Amino acid sequence: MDAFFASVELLDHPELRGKPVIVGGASGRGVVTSATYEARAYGVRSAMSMGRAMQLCPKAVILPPHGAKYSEYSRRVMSIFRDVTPLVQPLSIDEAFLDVAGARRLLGSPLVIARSIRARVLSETGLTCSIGAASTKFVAKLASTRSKPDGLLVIPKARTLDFLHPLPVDALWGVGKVSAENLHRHGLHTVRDLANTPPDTLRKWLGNAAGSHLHELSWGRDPRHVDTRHIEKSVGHENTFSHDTADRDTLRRELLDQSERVAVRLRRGGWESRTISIKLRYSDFTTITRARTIAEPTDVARRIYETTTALLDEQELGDKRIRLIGVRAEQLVHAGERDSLSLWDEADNDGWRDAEQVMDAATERFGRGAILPARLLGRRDRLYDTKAPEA
DNA sequence: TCTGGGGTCCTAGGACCC
DNA sequence: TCTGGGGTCCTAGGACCC
Repeated sequence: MDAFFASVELLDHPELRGKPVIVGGASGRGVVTSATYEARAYGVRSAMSMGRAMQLCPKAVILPPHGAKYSEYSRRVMSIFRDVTPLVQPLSIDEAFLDVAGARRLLGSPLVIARSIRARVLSETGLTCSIGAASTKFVAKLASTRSKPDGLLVIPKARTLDFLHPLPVDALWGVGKVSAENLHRHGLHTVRDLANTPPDTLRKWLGNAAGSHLHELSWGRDPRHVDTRHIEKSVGHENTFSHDTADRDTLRRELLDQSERVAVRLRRGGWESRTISIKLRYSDFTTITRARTIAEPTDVARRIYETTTALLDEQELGDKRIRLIGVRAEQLVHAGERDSLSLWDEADNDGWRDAEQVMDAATERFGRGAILPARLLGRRDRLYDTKAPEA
């Protein structure tokens, strides 16, 4: 979607169309979350502090964000995508990958499909979007970026390298400020430069994973498929204070509130969490995280709160003040997985003695041939702590 | 008017296990 | 005879994305 949040706001404020409009926190510590192209013409960018944005474009209209409204429009747009193909992978609230390989016979070429999606999105939501089409996900993503706003760009497979090689390195998905500066220092500026550098050298400069990955991308190779399954890894909530604080009661109150929000979202998703962490950002912007893995997964606010306050209490503040505090629940376990964890507890109660019997119980519970993450059956502490240690 | 809030992925060291 | 090789799990920090 083009300037998504700002575009949605314009639907409710048609009189602002054509003017520089910024969506973001208007208060002292707000940042820009979205800006119309009229505002971007002044240099306003996402994530910029509102102060800086106002310096660049003093006459911009600033609107507060309305998250629920954006989610609703997101849902409508994604549902249009799912009419085209079931192979939809939402990447964020306002963009998605569609695998249309199987839809070509029915719906036409990628160009035709893209045109019809853009027309439907516009007529059904009043919003414009941009589409890139290519033979790999990352080239499609780059193409959509290059076609913005309200554009469409198809990169035929045979033209992939012609498109890719002249681009600056930081156009690549995964190359941000730090990696770009790193590459510039070594004299690399374009994707072509990247392609002509041995992967070993890139690995040395950027780390193993990033080095290999970027070299592959520079030759247009990307094995990632459109993946419709989405597995949540963590759930968190954080908040920047309007004024830095060192008051532990204030910090604990915030942890309580955030723990409750996180717990509600865990329960809504049917998850429990094994690792709870807090995040602290000090006045000087240095940021630390502290985590604790608990004995039993939980979705209970009280447990999360106890863990986070313990972590906070272990932190020596000295004369430092806190700018931001946050709570995150990681190592999420689904209800079914939690059941399999409890197999071990039952094993104790029922006098089961060894792994074989637990496997039998698992088979009974989940069916023969069921595939479970190994860690769920691999609680070796229990295996060796049972009443018959030789087992 | 300095720098939000939601996330994912990678690295690296250390404890621990067989 | 200064001590292997295969792993997992946990913690902390940081780059990156929207």
